[in-house]
Amino acid sequence: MQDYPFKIERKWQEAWTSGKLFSPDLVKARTPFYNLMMFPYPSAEGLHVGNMYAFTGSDIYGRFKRMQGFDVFEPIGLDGFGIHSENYAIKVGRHPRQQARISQKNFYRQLYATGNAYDWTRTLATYDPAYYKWTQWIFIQLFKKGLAYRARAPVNFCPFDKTVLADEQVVDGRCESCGSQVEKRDLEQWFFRITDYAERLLKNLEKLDWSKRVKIAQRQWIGKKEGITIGYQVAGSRLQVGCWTSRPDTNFGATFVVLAPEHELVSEILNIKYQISNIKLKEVKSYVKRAKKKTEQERIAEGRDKTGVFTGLYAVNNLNGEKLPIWVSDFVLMEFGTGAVVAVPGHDRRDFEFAQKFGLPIKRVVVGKDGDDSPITKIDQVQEEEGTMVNSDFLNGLDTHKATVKIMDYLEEKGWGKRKTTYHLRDWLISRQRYWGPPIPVIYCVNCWKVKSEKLKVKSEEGRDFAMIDGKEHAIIPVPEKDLPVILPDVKDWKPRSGARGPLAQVESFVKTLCPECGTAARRETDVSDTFLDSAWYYLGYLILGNQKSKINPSTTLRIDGEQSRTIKNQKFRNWELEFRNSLARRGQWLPVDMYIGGAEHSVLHLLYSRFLTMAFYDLGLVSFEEPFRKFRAHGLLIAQGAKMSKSKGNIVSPDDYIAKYGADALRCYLMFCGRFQQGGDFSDAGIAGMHRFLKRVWNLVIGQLGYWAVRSAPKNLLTQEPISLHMMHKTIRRVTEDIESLDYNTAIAALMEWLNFLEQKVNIKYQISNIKYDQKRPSDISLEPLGREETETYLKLLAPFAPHITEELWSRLSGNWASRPSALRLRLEEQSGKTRPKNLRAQRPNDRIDFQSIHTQPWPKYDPKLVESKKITLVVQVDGKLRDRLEAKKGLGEKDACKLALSSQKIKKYLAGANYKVVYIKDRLINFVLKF
RNA sequence: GCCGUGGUGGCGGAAUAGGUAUACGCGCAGGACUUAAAAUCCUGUGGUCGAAUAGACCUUGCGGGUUCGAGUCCCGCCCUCGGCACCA
Repeated sequence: MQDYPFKIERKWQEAWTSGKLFSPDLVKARTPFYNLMMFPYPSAEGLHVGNMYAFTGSDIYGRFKRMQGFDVFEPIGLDGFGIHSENYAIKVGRHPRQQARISQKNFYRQLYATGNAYDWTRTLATYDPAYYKWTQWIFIQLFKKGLAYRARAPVNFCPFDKTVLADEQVVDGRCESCGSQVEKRDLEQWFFRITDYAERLLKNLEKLDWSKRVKIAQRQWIGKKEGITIGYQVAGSRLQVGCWTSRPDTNFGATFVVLAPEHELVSEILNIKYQISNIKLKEVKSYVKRAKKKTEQERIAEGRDKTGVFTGLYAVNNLNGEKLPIWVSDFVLMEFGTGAVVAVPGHDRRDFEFAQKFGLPIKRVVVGKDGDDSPITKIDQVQEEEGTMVNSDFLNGLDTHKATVKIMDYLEEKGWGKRKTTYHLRDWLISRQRYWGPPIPVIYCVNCWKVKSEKLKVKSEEGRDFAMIDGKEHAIIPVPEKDLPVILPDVKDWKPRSGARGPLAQVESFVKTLCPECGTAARRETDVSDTFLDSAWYYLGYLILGNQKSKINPSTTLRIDGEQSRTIKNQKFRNWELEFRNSLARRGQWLPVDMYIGGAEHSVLHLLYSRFLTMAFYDLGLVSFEEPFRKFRAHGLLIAQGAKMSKSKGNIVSPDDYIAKYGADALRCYLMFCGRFQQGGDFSDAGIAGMHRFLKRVWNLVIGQLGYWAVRSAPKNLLTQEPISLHMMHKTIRRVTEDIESLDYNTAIAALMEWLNFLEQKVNIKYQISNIKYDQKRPSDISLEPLGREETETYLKLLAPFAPHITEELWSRLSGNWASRPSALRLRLEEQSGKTRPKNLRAQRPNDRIDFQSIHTQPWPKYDPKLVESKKITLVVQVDGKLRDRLEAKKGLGEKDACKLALSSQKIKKYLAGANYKVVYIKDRLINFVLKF
């Protein structure tokens, strides 16, 4: 066997790109199919096989759809802005912009070498000003719509790195990079009001064709819960405290109330003098102070161990007039519900732990399945499940669900409570005190606020439409659209720095500006936006930015920030909104995305943010659909050495060496063969040689067949004829078609291997029986031809999405277009047939023309259901459910005939001799003789 | 703790309207070719007993159940990996 020349891969990659085979006309395409893959962070050393695994899986689907007749748009880009990339730049000691240039080149080189059918004329990168101009424009649209707002919020702060950290960078309360304990700091931040969309985000999930696990994760993250806020009078005062609960049925079991340390009632208690002793006051004060200062690390170290302090005040339970002592404890979170909890220690483990520690009473009001109705004294007795109400006045005897409804009705009727749905989902904090991101396009103006507040005479209720900077109130003025983009300045001192502001705050030329409204001195926002904002809309970006001039070389299609700023600046002002709308109007046929594939790790954040933004666009009238991705499938994880690939584990595998050694086709197929795509797989390089062998066998089979035809001229019979060959072909077409559709690539490849085994055997047999040699005459019996033309073509087509290069090469040779360079075939032919040089294989000029007939645009083979079924079956014969024999049989046998056949078997006769039996017959499958019945 | 995955030969993994368990590949063993090696090709390969290509028994994480028949369905556990987690 000879090695197939996988060096042909480069040639075809270039032919595809220069021929624009994979660059559909975005305006005129008639059957658009938007096949999108989550674009990568180019932050690490380069692409690893885990990335390639995901991209290849997406590409195969796209290629399959193309052959099914769709105009497939499969774009690629880089999610290069943001903390990941910046941290990598810090690590290697390069400026992020410089690093981006290196990463970009490297990533595109690697992606190009994988042979994916990307539209290289429409790449994008989030750090390109032409891209982030839109990110900023989107921010402004949301701001104008009231969906972006400023508020004080606690952020993670690392005292060693002196920088603000994103939640993702805090691992077990410690800084991801240096390991120091993270502190919380209260700072003014920008938020997106995603919570306004909680209900829609939840409801729309039902309609989406998405991986089930992702839908579940989102549902859980949104965390909708029905409940009621119950008001409690604070004894001896006019104050009220509202406690939200989802279990009002247990309210007769309430024995105390707990406030979060940040709860407003706590500061009221501290500021206004109630009848609390000074000692008590001090106690509360110091507890609150300690609790607020507590680091994440300390909280975790404490675990579930409860701390708290009694305020000396009582809340009155309207239901029974009982006085509930009011405590303060940090196990109650201000961000959830009302920040105050009515504790039912008998039916909530946390409340129980607290009650036990501080000696508070515990009441049983529910009896569960176990029937235990004794007093609750041990944690294991805490009854959180459903059950029957006891000790609860008018609720007694009801089950918990009915009791919940009844008491809610009652509380509302009395005016003591109000039904309220809460969500786990929080507003999206989008500002980062970092450098490597799109500057938030906002200007702060003291003068404007002065004018405005005088006009209004009153400050706004929320106090949110001004920004507090250096103790001064500033009006928030969005950057006028004509001034977009706000270019990220080239800064030497770009590393994260101490204090509340990011590196941009040090750049005077950036900060100082004039107010676009009143013209007085003003300052720019110095925070940049979250990477997730960049990636939340990029699926539109490919269409909007798609009118750039196409450039072929993938490493130069992109402009890096800074290099491009001049060009952008020189552009004439355009009406961005009009451009946005026009782009989508002309290319809107591609939307929403038809197939989106990506990692399950983005189940919640990216996919939720993207959905939110799309809904906001819909409400703004910018798009005509609410959901960005019609179909989403999460791919599995590629494991190496028993663990997920990561830098820290040191098990990163780069595709480069494998591509150099075996070719991209072999690696693609091998990756897809590792396991079910949606489940992941185990990468070990031991098996890749096997895949290489498989492709070599395909190569040699087809080349051998070409040789046969070359000597004997083209076959007369184009169709495959023998029944068994037909059956194998149609069966395989069906299996591969169905498996690709369901992304079960591993079994699709297995089916192709099985067919190959069959074809090779057939060829061997035919050569044997006909004793064909190249220098002999063609046998008169055409059916002795090793392979049929149709068979050969079908094989290549089915393999094409997996191994696009080798199949393209063989396809081109099959269509007589192959002779552009000395090939194995020609050498072999000359060797074998002496001087013979077949006329239909006359050497042609090198041919890389655009209009070559690519296999990747050939129609996908169809199968005939009749031929998929075999005419013969194996009848399994069981006795008492145990396999005893297998018999060849015709299809469609009736029970009587099957019985007769089975009884003719000696083996079976032996078992049935002299016994009574019952027969269970499953047509075309098995017959079971049951003796014991 | 909660939610979600998955548990099948030496290894990666096939097989679910309940019906031939271990497809396909890797590895391994033997053979052919070769001066030799590599490559390639052929044969074999779940386990135990057995001379056997006779036959029997066992086998899909563990324990029960339903069924003529269970990897697949039901009940009760154990473990892996992933995500969330003091969310009232």
